[in-house]
Amino acid sequence: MSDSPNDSTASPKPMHFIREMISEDVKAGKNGGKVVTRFPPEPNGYLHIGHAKAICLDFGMAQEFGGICHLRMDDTNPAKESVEYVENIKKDVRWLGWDWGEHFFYSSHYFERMYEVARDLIRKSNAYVCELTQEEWKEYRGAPTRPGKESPYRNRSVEENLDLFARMRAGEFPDGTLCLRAKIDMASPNIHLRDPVLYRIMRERHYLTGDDWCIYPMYDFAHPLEDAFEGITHSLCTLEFEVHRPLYDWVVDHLEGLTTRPRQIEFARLNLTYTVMSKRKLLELVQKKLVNGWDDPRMPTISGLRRRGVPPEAIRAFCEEIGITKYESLTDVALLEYCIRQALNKTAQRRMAVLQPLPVTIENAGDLPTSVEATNNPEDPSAGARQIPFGAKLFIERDDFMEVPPPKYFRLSPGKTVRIRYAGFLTCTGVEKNDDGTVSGITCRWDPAGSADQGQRHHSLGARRLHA
RNA sequence: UGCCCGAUGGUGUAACGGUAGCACAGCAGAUUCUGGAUCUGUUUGUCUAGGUUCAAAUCCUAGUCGGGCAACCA
Repeated sequence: MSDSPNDSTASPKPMHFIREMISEDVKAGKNGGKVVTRFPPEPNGYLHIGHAKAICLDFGMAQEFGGICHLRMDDTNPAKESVEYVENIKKDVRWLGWDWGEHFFYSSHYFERMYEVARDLIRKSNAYVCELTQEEWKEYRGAPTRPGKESPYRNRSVEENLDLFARMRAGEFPDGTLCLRAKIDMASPNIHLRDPVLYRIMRERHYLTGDDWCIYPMYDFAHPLEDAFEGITHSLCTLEFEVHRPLYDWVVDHLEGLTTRPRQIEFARLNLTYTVMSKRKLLELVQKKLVNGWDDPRMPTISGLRRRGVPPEAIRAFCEEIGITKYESLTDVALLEYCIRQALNKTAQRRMAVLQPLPVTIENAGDLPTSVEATNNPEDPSAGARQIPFGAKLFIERDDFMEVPPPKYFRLSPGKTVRIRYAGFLTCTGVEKNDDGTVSGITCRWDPAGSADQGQRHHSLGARRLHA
């Protein structure tokens, strides 16, 4: 991270509930006063503006409280993941201005350790191998309004469970047959506590572990373990995981020898008007070639925004501006655009272009300079200046001339004088027309120092046509 | 129908029992050199009903509305 942690003299940031919770934990000396967060994307797509909110929160909180933030690839489902995604996620996080230092991890690197934790759960009769088919399970699971019933395989002996689990790993059973379940409470009003699946059989080549495994841990089992293994103190995630928290805590509670106690805190994800934010739909746009890849400038991805010319500080400012709450909201894209303009105004070099050219012929061409000096950025003197060509044949925007001007029209019309940027004044002296009566060009007299009529002035010029 | 979460102007948020503030958007002006910029001004709000209190956006109760949860996805 580029800056030292904020102290109390730094610009005060609004006190959202997460900042408050962490602050209290630190004050109370929880986890030795340390703050360790993590950003844990699944490498199954590119990061988008919604992820930026999470990234800025995860890394931002760590920075503010003098802690660290891990970057972790949550790659427990090999069916959808790839190195391409891993590399681009790293690139995007770095581009946004965050630094994970040495703390880059893969969930898949913990597979062996997770397997041992699972065996431990079995030994303590907290997990069992279940042979119910997925169809049968639907029946056993019950419904939100109706309790479930216990699996007939729920009370096998520890030995039998250990043996079956080992054979699952060894590849003795077909995909989707047996699974390992936590033994919790089939009558719980929270469905996630009704003996959730911990491991499933899936023969799928993992982009890192290859064919080493044919069983993979489920998110609800893997995530708390990853957090615990890495010493995460504050595990920030989005609202839809709120009902998973009791299960997260259950897993953490069944771990031994923990020095830090990870805590899951949920916040509302970002929704933007007129913006598709679901990874699934973005993937579809890419696969159906409706866009030119993940970094198409029309995409709301970080890489798309980057290609569009959006500076990272604009995205960070935006994430700071939207705040953190616990209720779903729909943010107006206008706020993003405002943040982008704000950032660009300070850094972007200015150029002029004429979109709908109207030829201008200058009568007193003998006095003309061949070029004029233009400021590169009025808000940043260090950006310097540039010479732009000038001459007797110019173009102005068609909209900037009207033969018969309406009231309060402050641009060019016959007899009026207007300032042209960086290059003196033009007074319209004549109009040239096509056979059909449309204006084909105008003639003007040029004056380097005159004054414009009323407050009027205008506009850009192009001594030659440029094709952008 | 069960459980969990939430509700402040058009939008995003602040106010932590004591004057409802800020930003975006909108509107109206200003501006002889960014007219999609800048500056000034301005409209609009505590979901409802009870209760506690000298005092409620804030605490309590009920209701209403919205979101989430029944993947061997994350």
